[in-house]
Amino acid sequence: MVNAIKIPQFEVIKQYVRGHINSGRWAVGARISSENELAVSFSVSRMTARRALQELAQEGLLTRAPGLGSFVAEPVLAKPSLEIHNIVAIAQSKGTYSCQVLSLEQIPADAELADLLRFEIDQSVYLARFLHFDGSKAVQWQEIYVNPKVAPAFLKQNFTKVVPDEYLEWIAPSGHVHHQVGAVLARPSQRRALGLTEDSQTACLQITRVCSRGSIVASLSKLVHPASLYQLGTT
Amino acid sequence: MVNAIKIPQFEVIKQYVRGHINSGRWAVGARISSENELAVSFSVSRMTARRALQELAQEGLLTRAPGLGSFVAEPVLAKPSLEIHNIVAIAQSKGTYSCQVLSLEQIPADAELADLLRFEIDQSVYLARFLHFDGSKAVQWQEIYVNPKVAPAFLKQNFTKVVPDEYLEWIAPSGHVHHQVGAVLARPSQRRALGLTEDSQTACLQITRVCSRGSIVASLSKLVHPASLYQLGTT
DNA sequence: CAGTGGTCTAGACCACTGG
DNA sequence: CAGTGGTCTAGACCACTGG
Repeated sequence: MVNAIKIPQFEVIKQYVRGHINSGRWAVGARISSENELAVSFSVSRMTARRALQELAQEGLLTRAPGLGSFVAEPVLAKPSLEIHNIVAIAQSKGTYSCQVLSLEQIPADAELADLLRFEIDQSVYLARFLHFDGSKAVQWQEIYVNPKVAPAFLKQNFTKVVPDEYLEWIAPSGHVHHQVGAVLARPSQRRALGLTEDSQTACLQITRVCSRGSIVASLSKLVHPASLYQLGTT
Repeated sequence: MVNAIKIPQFEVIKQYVRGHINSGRWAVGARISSENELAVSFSVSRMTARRALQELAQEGLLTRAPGLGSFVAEPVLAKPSLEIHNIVAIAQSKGTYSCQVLSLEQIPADAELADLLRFEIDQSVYLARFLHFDGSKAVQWQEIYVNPKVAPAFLKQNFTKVVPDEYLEWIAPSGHVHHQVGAVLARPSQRRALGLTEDSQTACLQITRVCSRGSIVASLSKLVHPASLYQLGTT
C-alpha cells in the first residue's frame, strides 16, 4: 500500500453526485436522490450524506428545499470579475515607490462635486493632485477630493512620507469603497506628468474611487494610468 | 409572544464569537475557545459548537488547525473586484440587439497570434470582425480569432441570427475564460464603425477575452467599447 | 500525555411540501 | 399522510500538536 490516503465518505458521495451532474445524466432542474436514499446507497449515516449535498449546494451545484428535495441547479457561469490591483501598493512593496505633490488646495464645491460627495454647494473641499512613481517611472496620476470634516489635517501631511490613501484609511477607516473603471484620453497636463509623448500613448485607464462610511463620503479619487503600464486581469 | 422566530443554537454561538472578534476583545491571532469549551459553555453538543466555528472559518473570520485550536484570522479586506457586464447580453435582454458582420476570413497565424493561441506558426485561423448594436447605437466592436479545430463551421454561421460568442459556447463550452482590461485609442476604422467623431471621444475600453478548455485555446476576442458608453463598476 | 479539530454514527424532533 | 431537508444530541475513533 503506497500512499493510502483516506478519502472521506462525504467526499465520495460528492464526487458521485458531481459526476452525474457534469456528465448530464442528471439534467438541470431534475430532482436527485434524497439524503436518506444516498445514506442507504452508500451505507453511511444521514448526516454524512447530508454533508455531501450541503456542500454541493454551497458550491452552487444544487438547490435544496425542505419538503421537496435537492435539485440540479442552473449552471451559473462563474461571473468573471477583475481584481483591481493597486499599482501604488505594488511599488511600495518593491521599495521603489515615491510620490510627487502636484498641488494642495482648498476649494468650494461646485454643483457637480457637491453631488458626488453628497455635500452642500460651496462647502469647502480639499483638492490634491499627486504623481506616484515606481522608481523613476510615473505610473499613476491622482486627483483626490477630501472631506475636511473627515480629515481636517489632510493638507498638512507630508506626502513624501505618507501615501495619501493610507493616511485617510488610517484616520478614518472607510466602510465602503466604490470603484468605477473607464477609459480616458490624457489631458495635456497629465500627459506631461506621466511622460507620455506620442498621441498613440495617450489612452489611459481611469479608476474613480469613492470611499465612504455610512452616508458620509470621505474622499473621491480619480486615478489615471497609462494604458501601456496598467491592465486589469483575471482568470 | 409576537414573532417568536427560533434562532438556531449554532447561530447564537456564531454571533457570540463574531461579537468578541469585531469588538476587538479577541485580538487577531489569538486562540479562541475550543469546540469542547464552547459546547460546555452553551450547553450544546460538540457538533453544534463545531458547526458555528466551521462556518465562521469558512467566512474567513477564523483559522482552524487540528491539534492547535481556532484562531482569529487576519482581517482580509474584501478585495475589490469588478464585474464585467456584457453589453451585448444586456442589449439582447432588452430585445434591441443586432449585429453587423464586418469581415469573415481565414488567415495563417503569424508569430504573435500563434503564441497567444498556442498554435503553430502559419496554422490556419478564422478571423472575424463584428459590430454589435444596441438599437441604432454601435456599442461594441469585436475582433475574434477562432480555432478552426474547435469550431470548423464557424465562418458558415449566420451571425445576424446567432451571437458569435454564444455559438462558440454552444458547440464547445469553454472551461476557462481569461479577461484583461485596458485602454486603447480607437483606430480610424473602429472610430468610423463606432460612430466616434471628435478626438476627445476616441478613448476606448478594450477587453481581451481568451476562452480555452484545458490547453486548447478556442477563441481570442478583442472587444472595443467607447469609453462614453461603457464603464465597469463595483461596490 | 491530554487536548485539538476532522470524520462519522444512529438516533431524535421539527416545519414544511405534495398527494 | 409519508417524505423532505434543517437542527441537534451523545456518543465514537482518528491524526495531529504541544509539553
